[in-house]
Amino acid sequence: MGTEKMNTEARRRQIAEAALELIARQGVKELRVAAIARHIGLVPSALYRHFRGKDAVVDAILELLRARLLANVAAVRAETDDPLEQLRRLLLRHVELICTYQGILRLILSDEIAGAAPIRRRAAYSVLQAYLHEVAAIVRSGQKAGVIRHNAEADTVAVMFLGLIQSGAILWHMSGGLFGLEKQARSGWRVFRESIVARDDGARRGKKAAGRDT
Amino acid sequence: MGTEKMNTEARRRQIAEAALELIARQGVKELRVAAIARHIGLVPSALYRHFRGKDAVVDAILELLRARLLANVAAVRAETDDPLEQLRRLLLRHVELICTYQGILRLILSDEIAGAAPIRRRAAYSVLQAYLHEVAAIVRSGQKAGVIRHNAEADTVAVMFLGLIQSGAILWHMSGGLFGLEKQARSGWRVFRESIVARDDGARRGKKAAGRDT
DNA sequence: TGTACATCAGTGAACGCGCGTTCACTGATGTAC
DNA sequence: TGTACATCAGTGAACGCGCGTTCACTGATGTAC
Repeated sequence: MGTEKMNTEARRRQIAEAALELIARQGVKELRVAAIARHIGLVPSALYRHFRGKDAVVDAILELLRARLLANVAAVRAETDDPLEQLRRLLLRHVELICTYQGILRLILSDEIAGAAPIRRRAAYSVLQAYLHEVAAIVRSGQKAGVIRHNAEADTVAVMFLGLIQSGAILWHMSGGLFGLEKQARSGWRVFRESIVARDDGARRGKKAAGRDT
Repeated sequence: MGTEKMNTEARRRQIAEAALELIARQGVKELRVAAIARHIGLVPSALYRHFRGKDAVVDAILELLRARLLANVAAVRAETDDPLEQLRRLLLRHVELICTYQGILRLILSDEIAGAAPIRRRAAYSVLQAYLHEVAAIVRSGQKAGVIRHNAEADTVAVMFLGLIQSGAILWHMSGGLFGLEKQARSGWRVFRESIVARDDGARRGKKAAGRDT
């Protein structure tokens, strides 16, 4: 109807963002090409002028997600130099991201991605890996600075870090917001911190205790 | 055809188990009433003799899952009396469960459950909560026995425990089995253990350090 | 112990809905001369 | 600067597929007399 034309590049961005917002507000189930199109005042078929198909839109969402995750890392790096504090802030930002875009976790595990062709899964995997890589880098910088234990393997810690809110996020999601995600994040952080912080105020016990039950 | 009759109770169990196995082997996408029925030599419509619809089958799967999770708890309790060792073994069993029934995690976050009516989500939530409740009980018994720190809140620790493999499981899933889940579980456990173990071999530092950044 | 009837699991055809995708078109925008 | 043509975003109708579900039926199993 009265929809004015836009060049493809601008539309692509607009469509991807609309799709992400749709997921955020309504969940994966509502991610239909008809819904996406309607959301920006287009007719479903118009979407095919800019994307090969629904799959391509999902790819665009993944890229948006990658950008958001890495932006969080960049932000906490700018805010403080203390690696432990960087991790703590990143955790809170991550929780906020998950709360805002509830459904993102579901998208990643949905048929659109996890149940799709290997190429698609690889794309999602690479996004997660890029994020983990940055987290691990923070951990390593903490080890270098002597505030994080050396015997806590950085990659392992990064995955744990991710898991710290992931299970909470799922519970939060299932409970319909009842489960106190932010509280879990805060108290989880305290416990987590304890597991990686360097104990320079005592004997070098960390190493011995950690190797005890391999 | 030559399919012999069975009473409903037996069929119900058979159908639920077939559905679970289907998810295990092929993922949520393959969870179609046609596929389930074919898997046990029935015609799709026959399934409606025993279940009100597909939703009811999903409910049955959830119950099966609850049983498997609680069975793991019971098993580790029988194997050892040491709470820390119980947790470690439970973790390994959990990893095994997830590897065997890959797709269970996806089922929980799929449209069939997470995207469904609140009643359905509550059912899944209650399964997870029951499991978490048992894990927290183990943690508390560890605190009572003095092998787990008292200032690590049991419920928080339980959620962390769940998250310890959950993020790993997702990575494992996305990478198509490439990501070393069991290795992650083992090294993750070492770090996690460090965060909850009571430090009776030094001063009572744990309390002070943990409260530092609330 | 045999006959008659009710119950109930299994069948197969068909329906219907949701949804992604296609296609011939229209009308606006930008460009060459 | 105006005209003619190519390009391209947006339209709406229609298609087609997958899949859950319904329904009238058949034939076996179990039970009452």
